[in-house]
Amino acid sequence: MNPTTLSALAEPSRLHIVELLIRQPLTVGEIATRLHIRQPQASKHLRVLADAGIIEIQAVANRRICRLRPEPFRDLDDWLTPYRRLWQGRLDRLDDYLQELQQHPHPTPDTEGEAP
Amino acid sequence: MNPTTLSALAEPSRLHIVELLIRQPLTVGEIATRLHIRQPQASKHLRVLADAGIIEIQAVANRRICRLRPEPFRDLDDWLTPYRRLWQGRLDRLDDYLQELQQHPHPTPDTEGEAP
DNA sequence: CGGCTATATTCCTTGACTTGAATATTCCCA
DNA sequence: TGGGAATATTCAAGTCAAGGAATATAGCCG
Repeated sequence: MNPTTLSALAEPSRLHIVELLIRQPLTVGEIATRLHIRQPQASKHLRVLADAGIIEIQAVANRRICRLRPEPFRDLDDWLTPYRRLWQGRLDRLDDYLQELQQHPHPTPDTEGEAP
Repeated sequence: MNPTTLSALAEPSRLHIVELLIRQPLTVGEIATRLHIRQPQASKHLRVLADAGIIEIQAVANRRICRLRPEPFRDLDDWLTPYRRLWQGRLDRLDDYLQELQQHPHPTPDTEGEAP
């Protein structure tokens, strides 16, 4: 999973923009109006979203029409796959792990004896 | 969708931690070792993850065992629902929108005449 | 109790991000 | 070509998160 995607979505205004764009593509000005932010801010947020590959901006005459790109959302969906077992089926392997921990005081460290 | 969840996951070390915890719960020390970071950093990142509800920390003797909580992942999965149409089925309503735009110069603004 | 292990917390510094205001750029149209 | 609308960019300032180092806390064991 790409941290850039997540950090782009982590900003409230940008998350709001993305949710607005579900219904339909919008121009920069429309987005600024609906979010009650000023146009330069909207442009900046849209640039971050575009750089992250979350939206694409199509120039049409004077305006720029912004719409969602599928890839990052599909990536997110794929990334979620191994986590779905958390709520579908068994809980977690915590119990197994606790037993393992009691038997072996060193529970399979990755890099031992690093720097004392 | 909660921006806190996203911003917690947006940090590379924390994303790494979460991916480590898919397989099994781990202690703070194990996480620090595997990520090649120092223990205080690990503790701080884990605190952020715990505050965001992404992990839970169970005290067992001297150690703290960290494991994933299902809720934020399920929330993410639910949040993704309306975006799945982006790659499943029709592209986007861009064409419709463009026609609409040509017919009406004011494309349904939200709050008009705000500040002079 | 004394010491050791595991973890948490604090303080500080640095760098990134967000915003506002002002300005530059681009493009259509009369 | 000139004006105006839509959008982008720059600059300065304030805020916040991340890392490092040192230290504090907590629990186990001999």
